[in-house]
Amino acid sequence: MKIVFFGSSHFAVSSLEALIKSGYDIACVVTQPDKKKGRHLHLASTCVKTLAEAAGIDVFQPQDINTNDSVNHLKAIGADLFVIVAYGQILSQPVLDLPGVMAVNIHASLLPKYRGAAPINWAIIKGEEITGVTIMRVERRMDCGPVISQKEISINEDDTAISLEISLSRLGGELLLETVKNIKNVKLFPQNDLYATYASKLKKSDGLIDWKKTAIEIYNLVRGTLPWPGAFTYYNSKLVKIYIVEKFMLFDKKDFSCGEIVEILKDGIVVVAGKGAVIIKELQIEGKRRMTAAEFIAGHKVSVGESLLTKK
RNA sequence: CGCGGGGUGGAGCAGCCUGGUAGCUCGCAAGGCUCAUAACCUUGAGGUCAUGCGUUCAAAUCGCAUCCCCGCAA
Repeated sequence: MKIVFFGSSHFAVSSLEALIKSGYDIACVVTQPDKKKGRHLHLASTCVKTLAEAAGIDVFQPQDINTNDSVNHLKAIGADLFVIVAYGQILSQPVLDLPGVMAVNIHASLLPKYRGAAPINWAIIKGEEITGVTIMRVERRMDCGPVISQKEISINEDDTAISLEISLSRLGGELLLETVKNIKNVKLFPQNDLYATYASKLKKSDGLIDWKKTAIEIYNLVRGTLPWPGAFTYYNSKLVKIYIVEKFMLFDKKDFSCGEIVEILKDGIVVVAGKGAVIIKELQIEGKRRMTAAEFIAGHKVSVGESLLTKK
């Protein structure tokens, strides 16, 4: 069984690793081209590329996977199976028709729920208690192909999008091995579009905290938007990222407005939400490093009655 | 050469513009108060003000250069 692996982000690494460790014949790894990234826009390659090179596998990084040149390059490999995990480009039908058996995709949700680019983030933001990974046959419509296998996992109270991505990534790797084993005669279960929901790619603005929302919603937003864009608010005209909060539900807010600081603890700042309050435990002001609330309080003259705002 | 913020006792910050005694909150140590305490009061230790060069009678502060950290953007 000759496999071509398509992947770019961290989520793909575990799956590729699993395939390598199990001794599958990976003829080529396709990943996004190196891009200028980071503080001084230096060239950076994807983590998948790093792993592939370490394992001595050929790497293919087309700007556009659907051009004739790209298709011919893939065709020449003569693969039986395409495994696509968080690749970052949409494959056209000519590409999908190349593998002898089929093209499969690992998606980080229990399809048909949370189709789209950011299923892990949105599952947490929406307060889901269970999510999982799905392997399906790839079809032209995004994340709509028939399901081959699925595995559930519960979302813990203290999970963030980062920790959940790691868990799901591992789970995806396990499920991939089980699925690939008898990929030639699997059953396909069509998705029911009636139950489909969409998890669009996060925008910076998705991380903006609306203090009128409930403490639980804000708590979920903080956990779900990591590592990017992160939940943020504004204090003294500066952007403040909020990394860790605790829910603080028992709170009578009648005399306060949403976003108002009502109490300063030794190691936390209590802020009123639409329902309940949250305690900020770890934060970061623009230009400064991430710090605990205790550190922040020590150096900034935070006082009760000040407010966190939704804009500068 | 993408834009910007910053490096000041152990931590987080002020002071810099308008050079002239090293400041604040916390932590730490000792003592006191207290049934008691992470609370409160008193005292104390701890700093080449990132590095180098320059300007000046005098530089944390002004100028030039270097190193390091971080946010945004992507």
